[in-house]
Amino acid sequence: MVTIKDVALRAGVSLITVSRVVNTPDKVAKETRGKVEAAMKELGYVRNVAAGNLVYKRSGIICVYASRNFSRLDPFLSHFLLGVSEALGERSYSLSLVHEVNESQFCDGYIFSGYNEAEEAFGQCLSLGKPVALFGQYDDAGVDCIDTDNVLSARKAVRYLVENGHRRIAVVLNTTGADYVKQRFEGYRMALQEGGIEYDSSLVVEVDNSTEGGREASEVLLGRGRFTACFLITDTMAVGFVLGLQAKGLSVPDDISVVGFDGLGHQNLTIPKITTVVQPVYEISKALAESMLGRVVDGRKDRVSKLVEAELSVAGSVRNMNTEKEDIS
Amino acid sequence: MVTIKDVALRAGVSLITVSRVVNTPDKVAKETRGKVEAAMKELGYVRNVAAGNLVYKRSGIICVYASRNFSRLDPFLSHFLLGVSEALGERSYSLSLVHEVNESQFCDGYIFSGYNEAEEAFGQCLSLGKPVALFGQYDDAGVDCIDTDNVLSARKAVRYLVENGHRRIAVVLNTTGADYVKQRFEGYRMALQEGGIEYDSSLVVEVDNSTEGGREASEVLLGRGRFTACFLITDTMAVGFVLGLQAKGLSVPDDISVVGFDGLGHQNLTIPKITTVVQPVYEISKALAESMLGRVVDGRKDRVSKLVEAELSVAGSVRNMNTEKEDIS
DNA sequence: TTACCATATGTTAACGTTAACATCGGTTTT
DNA sequence: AAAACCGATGTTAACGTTAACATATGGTAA
Repeated sequence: MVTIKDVALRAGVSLITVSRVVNTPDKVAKETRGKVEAAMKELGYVRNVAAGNLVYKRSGIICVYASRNFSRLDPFLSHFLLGVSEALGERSYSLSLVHEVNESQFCDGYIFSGYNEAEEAFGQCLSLGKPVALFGQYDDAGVDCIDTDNVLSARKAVRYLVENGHRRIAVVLNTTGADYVKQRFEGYRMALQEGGIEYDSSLVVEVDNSTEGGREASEVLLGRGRFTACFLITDTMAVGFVLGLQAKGLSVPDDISVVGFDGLGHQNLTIPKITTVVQPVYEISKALAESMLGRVVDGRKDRVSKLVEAELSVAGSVRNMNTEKEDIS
Repeated sequence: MVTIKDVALRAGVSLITVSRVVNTPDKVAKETRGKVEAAMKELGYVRNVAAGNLVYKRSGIICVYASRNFSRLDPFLSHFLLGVSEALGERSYSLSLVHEVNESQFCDGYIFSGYNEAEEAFGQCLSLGKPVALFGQYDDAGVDCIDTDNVLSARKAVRYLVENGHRRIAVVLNTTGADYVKQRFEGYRMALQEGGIEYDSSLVVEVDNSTEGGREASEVLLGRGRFTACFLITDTMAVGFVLGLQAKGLSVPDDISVVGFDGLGHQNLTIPKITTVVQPVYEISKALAESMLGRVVDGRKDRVSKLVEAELSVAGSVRNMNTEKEDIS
């Protein structure tokens, strides 16, 4: 293992000069810096992060909490971890994926991929006094929060249906009881109101958050009456919904238009692909990790609390009721 | 921050005794150990892993390589990372997710989630001289390898079709050029042979590894002639294949039976769910991480090289051609 | 000229842990 | 009864880095 001592010897300077070249290069004369950098390259010097962390009194580790049952299902976790690790890597931090919060975890802070699945762990974490960052919304001065603006994004999704001439728009919720369910439902209602469409509770269904649940929803809604479009608050359900319709011989989008929510990949599994709003999970988790490092490394004190709008991704699952009239004329 | 010094003071012993209680408890008298443990609990002692790593001359970090384009798509990465992190956590290691191999990465070894997507990085890694572990197969004494036994597992999948009375069995390959394609194809041919079924190259199709590719394959095969079952070497394609059949008004499994491969979640997105063979990704990646730690922490020298058979997961996509005759009789 | 300042570099002591060796009773061996 | 040994504990010096202070050199102001 090559140390700054070896480099210093080779370059004919002292330890600390090498350390300065690594950490505060502009405090070293250009000529000296050149010599040191050459020596580092020749010897293949790699900074010992552990030694640095010891001095800085940091662990160099951020824990990412993922609830055990949730974590295996979804492409969500991949996106989330890629974002976190991207940010951590830039500052020589590494991560530890945990399923429970433990007093004796050696880490500088916790990042949560959600609140609802993790209430208990989240509480423990707060009482530990370490910084916490959350993909979600939570009122506590010590918690950095970034979340998708579910209300606005759902409103955007449903508005897209309205703009395409749909008036009878169903909505499928799920039974997880998570905050985003209420929020996306609220967005749905706002979009209806803006479009001058009366809310009809017979067009609201609540099912399990799964493909099977989505299929079930299609049967319930088809039994209840006339609608031309449906907004499903997760793509997982939307996939099942589309399949359910197709199994009944109905066409998407010719008979029924469909819009989903999430955009993590499932929207591309059906034919046609599903129009959805895409949560920027990677970007959010990266930003969360950055704000975590801001606290831990830079000693930032102010709280991050932000909502990000999801982007509409137009695919082939929505029929434009307006153009057709134009086509005829 | 509570250190062993604080604990030692509280317990009335020396530093090293506390260290021994942490690392080699049986070398400390029972009574003393009790006192120390009590002191640790009272003070909320957490071992400083960084300090330990410094002494042990380790980084405490394992890099997990994930190719950039591949990584966002799949539930694979979630499963893989969960396995790795489970093993690492048990020995106070943390992980760093990287997209390129870098001489100046501070880590003790690299774990690769695949070879074909990462040939270049893999080569760099070998020349670095650090231990490497691979989900896949590679002939090099320095590389620990665990892989799904693709031949045997594909054979098992196709044998299941044969056992269910199918004789005209198509196969859908993909154009990735990865090793597993040839292997799974070989398993297909073995199962045919064992079943006394002649190989028919008109029942072989090669398409893009996507839902769309699977749909395409269904059209090609339907155009070519009679078959009662199809083996798709990835579930992603199998999903599209099922959808393509259903779009043509065909029933799975009544008209065509389908078996996939992977078992990472996609098999549950269609109705009916797809019968598939499940790669134990979590278990394999965990074992890879364990063998990595065996090298790095315990100094193990012998090479791990193992093939693991995937488990058949029976769902509703295969029709039993035998029972029906029995039913009639 | 002397005193002062800025810039560049060096010396020393920490960070928290563990390995290697040292010590000290008490027991076994001869 | 002396020698050797063993189990439990302690002392010291490392691991590689950085902060804080110290020194040296050259330039500028009085």
